[in-house]
Amino acid sequence: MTSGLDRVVHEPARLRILMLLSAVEETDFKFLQLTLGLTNGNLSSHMNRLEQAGYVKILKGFVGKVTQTRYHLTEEGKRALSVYWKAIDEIRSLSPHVSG
Amino acid sequence: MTSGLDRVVHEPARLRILMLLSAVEETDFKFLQLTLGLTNGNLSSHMNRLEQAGYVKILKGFVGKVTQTRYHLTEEGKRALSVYWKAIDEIRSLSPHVSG
DNA sequence: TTGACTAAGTTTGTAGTACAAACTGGTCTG
DNA sequence: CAGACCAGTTTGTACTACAAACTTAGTCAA
Repeated sequence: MTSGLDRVVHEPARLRILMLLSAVEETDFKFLQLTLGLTNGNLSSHMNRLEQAGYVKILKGFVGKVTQTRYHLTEEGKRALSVYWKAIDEIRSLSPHVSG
Repeated sequence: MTSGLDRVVHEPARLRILMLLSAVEETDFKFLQLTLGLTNGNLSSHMNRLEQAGYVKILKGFVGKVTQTRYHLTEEGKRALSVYWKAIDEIRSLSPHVSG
């Protein structure tokens, strides 16, 4: 009856973040920002949301003397992605025609 | 750089509405409501949004003496769906691993 | 006919949220 | 030290999905 789409994952910026993370397993703030073209503030809040959901682990450290924040996709995050794509496929199959 | 996901289409309720419409071409308020399990108000505003976007045509008429509202997917709506699924595929291909 | 009830939507109010602008805490340069 | 620059965070706002309340019209009962 309902869509079954996890809103945390469904948000376009976060979906792209998660897909990138699922490809590289771990990365840092700057890479995500440049790759996805998000503003600092926007990216920061999305990452917090993902952490709260348990989909991402935030790792704060240093490169030399400069702080660096790294992100790691959790198992729960991987599962959430997998579930998400299944839900998308289900919706997509509502119509045999479109899809191209 | 950006996600390329049309927000009008991306909203889960509307995505399901559009997919249903793309399967049946035309339908009425009650059918959509029962099939998708949305409240009157919610469905009504989604349909207005879809009309404003030009994706759906709203046709008001009667069945006997009772008003009935029918909805018709426009060509523009079909195109929007097609574009949407392409954008989804692009995001999905960001990671070769997941997707299952 | 008048009042209660139902049908088919629409309008309104609110809670939640994506986003960018402004800020913070630190380093580096002259 | 002053000021520029990094790497991110916090704050304010404009938008919007949703359900509750309302509207408009028909049907039945007495």
